[in-house]
Amino acid sequence: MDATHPQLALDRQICLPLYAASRAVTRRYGELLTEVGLTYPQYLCLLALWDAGEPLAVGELGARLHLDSGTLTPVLKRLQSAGLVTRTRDRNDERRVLVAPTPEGRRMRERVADVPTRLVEGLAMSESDGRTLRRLLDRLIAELED
Amino acid sequence: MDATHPQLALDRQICLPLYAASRAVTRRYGELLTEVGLTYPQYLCLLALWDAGEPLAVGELGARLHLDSGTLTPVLKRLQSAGLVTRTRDRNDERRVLVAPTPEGRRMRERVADVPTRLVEGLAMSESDGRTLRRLLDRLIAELED
DNA sequence: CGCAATTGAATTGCACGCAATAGAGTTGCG
DNA sequence: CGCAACTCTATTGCGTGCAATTCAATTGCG
Repeated sequence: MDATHPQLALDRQICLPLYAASRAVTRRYGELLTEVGLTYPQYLCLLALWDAGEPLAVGELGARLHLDSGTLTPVLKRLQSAGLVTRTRDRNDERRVLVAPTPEGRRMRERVADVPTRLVEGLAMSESDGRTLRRLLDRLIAELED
Repeated sequence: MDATHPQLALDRQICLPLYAASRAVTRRYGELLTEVGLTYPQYLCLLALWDAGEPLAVGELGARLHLDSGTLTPVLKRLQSAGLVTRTRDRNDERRVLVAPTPEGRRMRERVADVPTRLVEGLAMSESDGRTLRRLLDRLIAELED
């Protein structure tokens, strides 16, 4: 490899480890989640809904997950087909669609409760490293989504 | 949100910021790369090929980018259609397909030389934070790809 | 040497991501 | 009130990612 444009050297890129690590984590989650029939984005949607404790509009869900309706609509339709969430027009604002977990969607919470734990086991990442990583990633997100 | 299974709280997940940051970076690269007609994975393939300085088999490229042939084959075909790389059976091992940049593929290096710089500008990430981030991500990748 | 096991790439099928656009509903301003 | 501007979700089109499978080429073992 030649010496011009050293900023193009593969081992100088931050973007590649970020991209590879994100996919590695998603892949590992995927392996654990197929056991209960979920994909990773579907799991994230449920996490956000459980967390909220009340129905969320598609846009509110998207704000929490940094995803838009183009991505969420088909994911939510699949969750609906699986009987895990309901999608209802907001009677107070017919533009909005409210998403809420069904009873079966709430039961799923128990079924995936051990997934984050199983994933973190086997990672040699300390509590402190985890906080550092989060802080750096959150800053990156904030700076890129202005 | 209820207090059971605190490990399922959305703001406790490392995976979500990792996923969101990776997509934010990829999206930003995508914006800069459309100017020259490249996608982010296509750009990564070219980076790896320029870096290697010699033809790479699909598998070797995949090892560098952590991608498999199922993903790479269509990406490489599009790069070939765009006239940026050649794909040739290895005469010494007909199972392998060697990928190499064309002259136009090499010229592309000049055209994207400012892309990483433009992306890093506007990020308030210090040299030291960048190294920390890389180290943590590389460890994560190593532990998940065993 | 002969052939079963292995390797490398391509193919298939499915689920994202995301830009761009469409289309329905709501708001705010004159 | 009327309607243009805006908001929210859905749709479209394209390019990944990835597991599973297929197919051809090579290797290694008896």
